[in-house]
Amino acid sequence: MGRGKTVIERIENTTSRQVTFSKRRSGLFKKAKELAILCDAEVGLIVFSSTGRLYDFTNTSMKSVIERYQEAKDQHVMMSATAEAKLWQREAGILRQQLHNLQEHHLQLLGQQLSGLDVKDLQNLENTLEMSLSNIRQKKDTLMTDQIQELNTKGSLIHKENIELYKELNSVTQENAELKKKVHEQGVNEHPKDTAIKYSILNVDDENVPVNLELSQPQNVESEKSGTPSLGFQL
Amino acid sequence: MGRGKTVIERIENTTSRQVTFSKRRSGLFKKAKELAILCDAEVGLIVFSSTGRLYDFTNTSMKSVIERYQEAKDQHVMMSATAEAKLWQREAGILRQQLHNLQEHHLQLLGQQLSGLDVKDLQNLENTLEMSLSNIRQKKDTLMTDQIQELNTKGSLIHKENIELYKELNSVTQENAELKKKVHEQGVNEHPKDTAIKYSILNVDDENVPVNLELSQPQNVESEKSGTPSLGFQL
DNA sequence: AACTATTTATAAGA
DNA sequence: TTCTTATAAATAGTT
Repeated sequence: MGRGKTVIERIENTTSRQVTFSKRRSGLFKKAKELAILCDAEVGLIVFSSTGRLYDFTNTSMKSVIERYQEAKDQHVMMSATAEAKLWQREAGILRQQLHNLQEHHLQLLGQQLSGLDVKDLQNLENTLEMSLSNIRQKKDTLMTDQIQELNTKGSLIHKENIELYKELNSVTQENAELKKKVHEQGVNEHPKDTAIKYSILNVDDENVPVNLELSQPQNVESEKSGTPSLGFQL
Repeated sequence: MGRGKTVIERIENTTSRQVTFSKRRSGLFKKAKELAILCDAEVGLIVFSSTGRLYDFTNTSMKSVIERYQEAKDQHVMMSATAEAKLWQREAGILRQQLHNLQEHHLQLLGQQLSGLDVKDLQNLENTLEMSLSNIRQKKDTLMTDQIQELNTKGSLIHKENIELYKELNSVTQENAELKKKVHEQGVNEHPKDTAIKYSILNVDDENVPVNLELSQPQNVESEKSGTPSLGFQL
């Protein structure tokens, strides 16, 4: 119906497609309304345009239409979905129970909610905690010992470096003095002295870790040939 | 369109209504299909005839259309079983996560799976456990003190009872002796002596509880007038 | 279910 | 977008 016969296939021209959509959509919705009224039918119509816009019509309510549809058509699907829901519900119940039990035990382990326990239970708890404490302290000791070892190694390295720097400083200072002397002898004094040499001392500021910088012989130290070994290290 | 103009109102004649329904329904569905194809739209059409029969069309899937519709309307009109299943599934997921987290912490509290913790973490754990241990020991002490108190009270009661029994025993034995003497004097000796009197000492057999049965003065003891006070008690 | 007179929808153009 | 209009399509009433 129109100036020419139309073949039913996707309209490629976007503008044309949108115009046609608008026209035909209103026609479709009009027809749907008419059917519902004329024939006393329950009608639900949902349309999404290619741009994603929603258009819908129903002479009753979409909820009613959808529920009636599912009841009439998807009974088996719905059943399986219900079964699935029940399954997940049970899963959630089991998990909730497990969580509850664990929480109770956990609180007891934290020394709370101890009512209901007898001396034997408490003794068991105590033993468990003592073993746990022992484990944790052992682990902590290991960690701290390792850190101390590391600090010692690094401290030793830095100490060595320090010595080298002192030597260098000495030789440069001496050279400087000799140069100054020479310059003075020649009577040419254009630049005042600015030979104050600053260097920063390594600053370890973690108050929690007992730092032991005793000069033990470094272990696992490869001889570094690079001119400037890195000074920075973090704990 | 037809031999005469039709007003849009419910067709009262049943046959006529059903015929019109059939014709217009096919027209409506044809238009819906054409719209979907021509304009690249997502279309869902549900019709229930006045006799309750279901007719439906969608160029994609009704599930998709309905879900998209609900999302667009942002209303969960129908709590479908699928939606419910999803809800429970999410609930289970959350619970599972909580359980996992608690388990991890729990194991750490038990001194296991400590890798990944630094010295500070371990120190915190240690402090927590020490506080916990302190709580538990306090609770245990209270319990045991109470038990000791109870045992003392009962022991004292029994001791008193014992003294009474000794007295009674003495008097009865004495009476017995006198009676025997009398009988002997009368020269009638038909029954040999069987006056050995046995009584059992209270037996406390819980090896874990330090039982203190020192004879403190009993507290809260009502004077018992009944002939035989009960001896048994359990911990 | 088929026919067809007539109404209605709409494609193309303005 | 809306209006116009020629024409295709739908369908009411009939057979």
